[in-house]
Amino acid sequence: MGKGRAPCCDKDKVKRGPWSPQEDLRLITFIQRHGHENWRALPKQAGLLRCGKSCRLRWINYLRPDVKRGNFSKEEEETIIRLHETLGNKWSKIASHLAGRTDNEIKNVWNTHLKKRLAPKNGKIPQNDESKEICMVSSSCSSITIVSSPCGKRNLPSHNSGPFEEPKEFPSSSISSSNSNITNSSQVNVPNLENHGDSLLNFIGVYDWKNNTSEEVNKPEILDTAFDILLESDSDFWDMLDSLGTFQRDKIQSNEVEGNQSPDFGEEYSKENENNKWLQYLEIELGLEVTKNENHNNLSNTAAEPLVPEMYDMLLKP
DNA sequence: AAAGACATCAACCGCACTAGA
DNA sequence: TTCTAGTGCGGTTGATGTCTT
Repeated sequence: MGKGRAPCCDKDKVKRGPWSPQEDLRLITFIQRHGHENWRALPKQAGLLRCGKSCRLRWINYLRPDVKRGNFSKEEEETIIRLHETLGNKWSKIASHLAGRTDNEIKNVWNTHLKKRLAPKNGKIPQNDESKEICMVSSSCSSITIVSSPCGKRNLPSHNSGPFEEPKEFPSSSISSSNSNITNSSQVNVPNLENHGDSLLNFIGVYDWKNNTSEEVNKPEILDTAFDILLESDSDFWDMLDSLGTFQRDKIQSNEVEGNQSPDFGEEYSKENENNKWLQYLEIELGLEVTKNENHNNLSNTAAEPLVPEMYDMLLKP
């Protein structure tokens, strides 16, 4: 073979640029149902006009349920700086030390904030950053400050302990953007809604929730909706989150009682059920839910109905 | 208010690495 | 051993938002 390498896909036949919510949903749906053993084949199987690499990137950097969004805390920034001293631009290695952070995100933070910040200080990590300075430096200070310390990690109200506790440091193998433990083979572990609640907030944390104009967006509109809820009523929002934390167990149990599933079927059914719930939630938040009750609060009160594949086809067809 | 400069970050590009035939 | 396909990684780009004049 020559030096040049065949392109991974025909650029004329694949869509490029920002992902639409529909594409996001399609990708999430497919990966949750079938996993992603083969990224190259995935777009075709999922009906996406995207390059496999693009799908992989989108999943790893954005759609993965365990991806942590929002401002980098001071601790995280210091960790990055420290690791960068020893590892250099090994972003994926650095990412493996930061729970839920992706190499791309870290790279961006380094290039946009940390590098500049350190340059005038000759490589010294500032010990007493004023919050003001951090805010200037932190990209998304404007996005969510509801309960956070200045530009730091997103902190949640204390009454929400449990499901929404700040994520603990995971073993690196399970967090690295490139080694996500929900990646390989068969079906992806369904993100339970406790995690998803966290994930959702992380989504919210980083994005500009005021922007909801364009049809094609970089960010799922889930963010806007969630923020609308938040702005409408804080307590309602937190109640909803509370309910998210508990609904899963309750619903699985109630389904087991109500339904005719045999005990053998239980575990698989529960997974399927969680899966459907998560997807249903996404549908609602993405505004793709057309036939069911749109009341968000009902999420925690209604039994999960299996998603109807035809509905996806109808909704997602160009 | 408008225009230009600057900042941010998602996404793309292409090379490197690895496994399997 | 060589070749090929698939995937990972790091650098770069471009669209968009924000700030400044």
